[in-house]
Amino acid sequence: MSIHITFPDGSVRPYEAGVSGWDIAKSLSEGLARQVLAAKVNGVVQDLSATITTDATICFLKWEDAEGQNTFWHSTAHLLAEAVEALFPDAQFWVGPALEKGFYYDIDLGDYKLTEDDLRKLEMKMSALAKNNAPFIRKAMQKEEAIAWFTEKGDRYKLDLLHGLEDGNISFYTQGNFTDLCRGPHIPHTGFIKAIQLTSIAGAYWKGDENNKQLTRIYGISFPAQKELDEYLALLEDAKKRDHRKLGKELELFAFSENVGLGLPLWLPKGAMLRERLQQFLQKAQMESGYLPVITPNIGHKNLYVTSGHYEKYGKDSFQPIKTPQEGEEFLLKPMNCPHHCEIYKTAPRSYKDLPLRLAEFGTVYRYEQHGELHGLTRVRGFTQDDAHLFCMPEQVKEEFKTVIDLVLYVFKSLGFTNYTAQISLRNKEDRSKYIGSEENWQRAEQAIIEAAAEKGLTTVTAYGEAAFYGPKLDFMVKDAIGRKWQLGTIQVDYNLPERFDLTYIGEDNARHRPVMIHRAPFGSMERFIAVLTEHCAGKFPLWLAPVQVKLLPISDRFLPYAQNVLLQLKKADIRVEMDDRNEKIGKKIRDAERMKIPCMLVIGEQEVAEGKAAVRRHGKGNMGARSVEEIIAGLRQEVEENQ
RNA sequence: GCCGUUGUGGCUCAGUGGUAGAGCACUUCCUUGGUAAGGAAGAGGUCGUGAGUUCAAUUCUCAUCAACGGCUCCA
Repeated sequence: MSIHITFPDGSVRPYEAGVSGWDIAKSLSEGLARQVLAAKVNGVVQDLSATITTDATICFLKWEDAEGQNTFWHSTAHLLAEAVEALFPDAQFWVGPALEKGFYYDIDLGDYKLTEDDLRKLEMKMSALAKNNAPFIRKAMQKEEAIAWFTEKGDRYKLDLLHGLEDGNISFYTQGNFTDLCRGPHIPHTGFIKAIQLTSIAGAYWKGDENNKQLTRIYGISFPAQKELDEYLALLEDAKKRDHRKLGKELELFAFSENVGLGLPLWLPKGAMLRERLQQFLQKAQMESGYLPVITPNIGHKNLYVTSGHYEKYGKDSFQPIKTPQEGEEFLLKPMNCPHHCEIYKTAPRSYKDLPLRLAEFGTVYRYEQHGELHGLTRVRGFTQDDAHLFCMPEQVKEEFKTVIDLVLYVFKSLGFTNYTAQISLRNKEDRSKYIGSEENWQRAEQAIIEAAAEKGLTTVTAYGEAAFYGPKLDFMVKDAIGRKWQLGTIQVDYNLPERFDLTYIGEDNARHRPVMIHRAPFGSMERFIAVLTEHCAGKFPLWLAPVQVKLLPISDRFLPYAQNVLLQLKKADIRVEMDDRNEKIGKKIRDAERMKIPCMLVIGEQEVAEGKAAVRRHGKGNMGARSVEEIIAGLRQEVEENQ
């Protein structure tokens, strides 16, 4: 019997039923057959050796395809397991999936502690095994048979895995001496794997539960050619240079001190300047959108958080209350601004005419983060939220929510973030024990978010289990230099706190009604935002944000008096300017200013003094020629206004 | 909190069972130099902290603290 295979370009060719993907690839070209890793048949990725019995569309996956890489790395994980089993016969295996970049395998090595040396040995073993060109052979198995196989092997992890699988849907893969329970698919044989690097060892709780045993996780990456591994390593090097922790030190933005405490950043003058520019930028936008600034204290009575529900939820695992010496009254370091803002709402009777009431505060909060979680400025124990709470009538929620989306997108656009993900964070589907509030309110809130996002045309992903304990969120996620994802902006609908604080407003009908609260923070936290922004622009902040916008570079101290004069003029024009009056050559001064990524340098020498000018040099661009000081000021001002 | 790695002057890093070195930065002097490092001299560290082994520890062992890579967590 003959079947019709449709190719991506739309062409159709006849084949015998039962033909394999590989046969088809070979029929097209030998070159293709040498490169192809897997086949996507009717949209499903499968082994090349799998046969095709009916009409189908086919697409060959090569290294260049994301799904091809995925398969490649998954197969490498099996190769790793084979090497581990060869070197550590008692090892028991859990799972070994592919990642966005690379793969890992979780392994129980008993009490053995894996070392870096072991990784090198494993790499060598893997390379040796790969050279055997061992095919990945699939074998379907009955559940009973599979259980018997692993029981005999004494493999409790795989048995656990098996129990969750449906009979009739179980397959094994064997390459060389290693057989693993696996859904597949895999690349044709190990010979494709030419370059391997095992990158790190880590502990990982079995099934991600910290009550379970910790397995040894081996991370690695592999490529079809050494050249590509080298390129990848070079890319990693480059990413390291953008790391905000490194740049923060180099550009003197922030620092940490053990004497101050873990996760408590110290903002240095340059970092503080940057942060203030950002705050002013947002404050301006918020004033235009009808926000009202408020200020609340850094501590609050424990009862405030008992009322809000935060105490019950986080009290034990957070900084413990501080007490007044006489009365023994308990106060908490402010972990959230919302309860304070609720109290501000309650200071006066509110009419529907007052709503929406938008209270904004750059509020500094303190949260006890686990030691191992602290990370530069992205995860700290004291940070400042660009927080605001919008109190509105239920019928205003969606409109208000949409306005906030606009604000967040405006912020992102102004700062050059184009590569973000909008994530609708909803409750965990199975486990609802950690959430508070009525089912009805949750559904209304979820509905409001989903609709608002859709009406704004946002492309969103939905993440279950990522909601806050009191309500669903719309989170804006951005990746850092090393590819880690961070939540920046967030918008949350909250029906819960207004109830807990018994917030009301008088409606048109002269009756009391319950307002709805929207929490929102476009930056999220100033700390995290600046971290991600720093990595995003590799420390080259735009002129309007740069802590030092202009550096004056007099060629010799003969020109200092003139340069002093220029310095004064620029300062009077509100330009953030410094002068390098060191006894150094101009080349050295330029080098240092360039390394500090200062956007604009003004070189002043004999020529400039004579003409009443300064020679403009822009960061990374070189000499732009001499201009009068007035002209320079006007140009800088214009650039600041245009880009802000 | 858990697993693993690391911890040497302000920064980046070398090094040794017999109480330490380089480059940059810093200070002083010389130099007054035109678009990414001018020269010389000098100062600066009880080698994260505590205990143990040893005649002797920065070097070995243990503990502890912190940073880093993960896991778990994240109002």
